[in-house]
Amino acid sequence: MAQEKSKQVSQITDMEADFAQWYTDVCRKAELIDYSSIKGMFIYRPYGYAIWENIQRILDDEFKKLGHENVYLPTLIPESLLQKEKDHVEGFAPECAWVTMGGSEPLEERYAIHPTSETLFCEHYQNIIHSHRDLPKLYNQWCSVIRWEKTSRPFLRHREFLWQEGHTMHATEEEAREETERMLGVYADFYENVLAMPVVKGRKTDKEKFNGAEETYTVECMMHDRKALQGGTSHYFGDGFARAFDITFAGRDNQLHHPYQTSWGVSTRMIGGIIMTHGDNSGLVLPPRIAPIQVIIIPVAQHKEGVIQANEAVMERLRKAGFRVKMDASDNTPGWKFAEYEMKGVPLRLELGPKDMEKNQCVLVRRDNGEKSFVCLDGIEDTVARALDAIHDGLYQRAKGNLEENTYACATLEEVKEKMASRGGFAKTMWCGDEACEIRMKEEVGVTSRCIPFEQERLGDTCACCGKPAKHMVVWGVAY
RNA sequence: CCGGGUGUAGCGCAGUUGGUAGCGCGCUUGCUUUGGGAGCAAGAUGCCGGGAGUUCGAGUCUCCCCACUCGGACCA
Repeated sequence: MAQEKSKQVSQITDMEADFAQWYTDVCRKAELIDYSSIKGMFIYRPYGYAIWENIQRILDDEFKKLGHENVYLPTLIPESLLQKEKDHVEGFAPECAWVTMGGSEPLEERYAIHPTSETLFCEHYQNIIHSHRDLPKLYNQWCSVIRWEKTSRPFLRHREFLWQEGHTMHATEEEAREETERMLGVYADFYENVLAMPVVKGRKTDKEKFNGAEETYTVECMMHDRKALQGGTSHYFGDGFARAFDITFAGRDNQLHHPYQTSWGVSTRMIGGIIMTHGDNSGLVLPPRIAPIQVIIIPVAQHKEGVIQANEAVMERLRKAGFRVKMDASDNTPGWKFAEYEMKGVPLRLELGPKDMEKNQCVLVRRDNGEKSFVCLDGIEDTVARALDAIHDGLYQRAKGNLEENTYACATLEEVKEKMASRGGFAKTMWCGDEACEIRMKEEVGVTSRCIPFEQERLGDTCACCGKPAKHMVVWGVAY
């Protein structure tokens, strides 16, 4: 038994021994990703891409319910266009990949491969927005973007990654601010209800906000190693870009106005978050609502008369009920299959062999807690539905426990330093609002401000760093 | 970008003072098996990360690249 066990885990490094290596092992062994010949350019393998497709499908429906329309803009941005907004270009130009040749001819102006598309959307909006009747414009784009990162890791930091970017224009500041918060809420709900991940909603400090934005909002997640992952962002731009790009509309008052703008996005980085939130030493653990395979059916003693047919019948019933189901009737032994689909994080395993057939039952095993039960084949559709919901809830509760147990209030910088060194996680402190204190926190403790949470608590009256009167409570952590 | 480690069969690795490459798993075929990574037998698989150099001869020595990996810096 001990020998068998060691054989199972030998494929993946223990997360307690080396979390980073565990993560890399899972990405490769679960066949989510492969490397290409260019640093930071990853291949999304079918199983990894299928997770993204499920995320995409669900989020896209949510966006459309709220009136957003999908568009597709060019991949290349002329340098002159990128430069129209000063803060924006300062932030992004250093990490742009540039196209300088067209065929064999040098280009007169170099083109950036889009690292984000605010400028392209603005150029287009300038052409199509003329009247208050043209507003709001609620556009979204699914695409890949390129940012020339110095270091890269699967899902967490790619030079090319997949994302969606919503870009909206509104007649009033109020409407745009509402949109910014609404979309952050869409992300937060998605994390909780689909990915089974709790988030901390809040606003970024000026130091951490998006280049060119007036306000950046974020959902922050805590990984299993207690480091922070920014799960999604929503920006309020005011009319800054609109002024820079000379976008105007005639209002009801017959005067020219600049519209107010937002953008918001999530990326394939989410998949990294899923892995590091739910995974364990046997590999990936996928939340049921985005799992490419929700139920893996494993026939036992499949050479025996009628076993395959009985398994196929169950598969067909579950498919008809709307579940994503796969049966593995390959020549591998059942034990091999158990380990394989555990590594791939399939939420529910269904075993059906001759003994079960006699009793009109099957075996169900939950991936999240290993719980095994014998269940009657009558009503298997309902049983599976309940089990998948229970797994979702179980995963969420466990992740929430991790977040809550590792978030603590600190009164002083020294206390933050001490707690961070011993257990990591999120430290909550009061803050004066001064960037100098953020820099000090980074230099002396190694943490950055994750956000100013919407749910504020009054932990004290003074800044944990400098002792001056406090303006906000801030959450600090080490970020991916 | 800075520092440490690593690139040899699909995966994990060995390869001695430089002499032309091996092991385990996997893979293929056949038979036997099948409720936690099965057994036996017979097979197939290599531009030794890439490029220059030293040498009669380089997986091995020298230099330059590239990639992976772990830290750090930077970064949405």
